[in-house]
Amino acid sequence: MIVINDLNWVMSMSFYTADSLKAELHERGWRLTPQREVILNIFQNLAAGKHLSAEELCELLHTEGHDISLSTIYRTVKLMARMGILRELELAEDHKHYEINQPYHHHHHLICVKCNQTIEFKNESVLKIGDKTSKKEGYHLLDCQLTIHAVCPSCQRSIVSAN
Amino acid sequence: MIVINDLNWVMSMSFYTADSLKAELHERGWRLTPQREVILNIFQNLAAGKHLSAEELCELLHTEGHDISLSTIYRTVKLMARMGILRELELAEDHKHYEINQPYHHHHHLICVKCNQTIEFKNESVLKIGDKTSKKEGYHLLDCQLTIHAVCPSCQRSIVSAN
DNA sequence: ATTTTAAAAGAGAGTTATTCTCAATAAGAC
DNA sequence: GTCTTATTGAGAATAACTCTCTTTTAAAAT
Ligand SMILES: [Zn+2]
Ligand SMILES: [Zn+2]
Ligand SMILES: [Zn+2]
Ligand SMILES: [Zn+2]
Repeated sequence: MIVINDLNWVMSMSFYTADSLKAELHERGWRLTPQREVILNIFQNLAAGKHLSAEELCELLHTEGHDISLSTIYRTVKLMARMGILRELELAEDHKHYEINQPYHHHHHLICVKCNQTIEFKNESVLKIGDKTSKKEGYHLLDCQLTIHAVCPSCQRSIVSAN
Repeated sequence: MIVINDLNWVMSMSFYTADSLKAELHERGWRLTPQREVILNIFQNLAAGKHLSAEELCELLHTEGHDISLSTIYRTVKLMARMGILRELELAEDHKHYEINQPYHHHHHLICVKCNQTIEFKNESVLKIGDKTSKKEGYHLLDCQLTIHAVCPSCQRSIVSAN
């Protein structure tokens, strides 16, 4: 496990195996299914900084020979986000993206509000703020994201209509 | 104008009047309409920390005697968000909220992923990180939001089904 | 192993926030 | 006042996501 600073949130973000996933699911009276295991594996093996929408995940699963229904995909990513295994990202588009929630991959997003081009960046102090704030309120921290809305250099030059 | 630290982003976040809005619109070849002026006024006069969805804004406008169509409302808040006048918030529900984008009101959100209860908090260093990051990439900063996803104390006690 | 039970998957219908289309209107330039 | 074209309003269209219900199956009980 990778430890950054002294945040015990980071300590709890372990690398998930089928067994540890199973244990966490059972803790809540839920079950480990082949679908959940496959989806977890996809996210574990995704390149750093890569995120998937539900549709993209469905296609990727299909190319790897796993036919998991869209219903199950939507349910599973939502479930894993609520467990703190995945991060649910709002990248200023009309749909959500998901990525694994682990210290090594933890980063933030700078988004152009006009063309949606996204740049990822790391910042350690964001973690500290999130940890301190949630602790203070008695919340159990799952994820914290700094999202910067801005206009990229090329969009600063272009003028488009208001509609 | 309120100045926090030495961020020139904050310097550019002025209090909008009908005239300054008109000037910024004209700069881009757009027009100041009564609808846009009324909507700006609503957000200027909103209590600190209050945010509105498109539907809520529509109702509020109606009670004040302004019948502005939902189409125009959606277009206007999106426009003002892209201009940096409003902040577009994703509060983990199925719709967006908007609030004025001014230093005095600037804050962040701690959201329970289970019940969506939201706590607002302020943090000055987030502004600095957003300013530094966007500057470095040549982006023109509009807004930066720290969103913390967590489980609130009461939801930590309840166990619900996965579906 | 076999049975039992309820969680989960799959299929497809349903929901709804948001966007799109287009005719009518009006802001702003001259 | 006239002209140009951005904007409005009404409603249709879109599409991400959720819900419903039947079937399947994980995993506990026997
Ligand atoms: Zn990312
Ligand atoms: Zn851009
Ligand atoms: Zn707020
Ligand atoms: Zn809660």
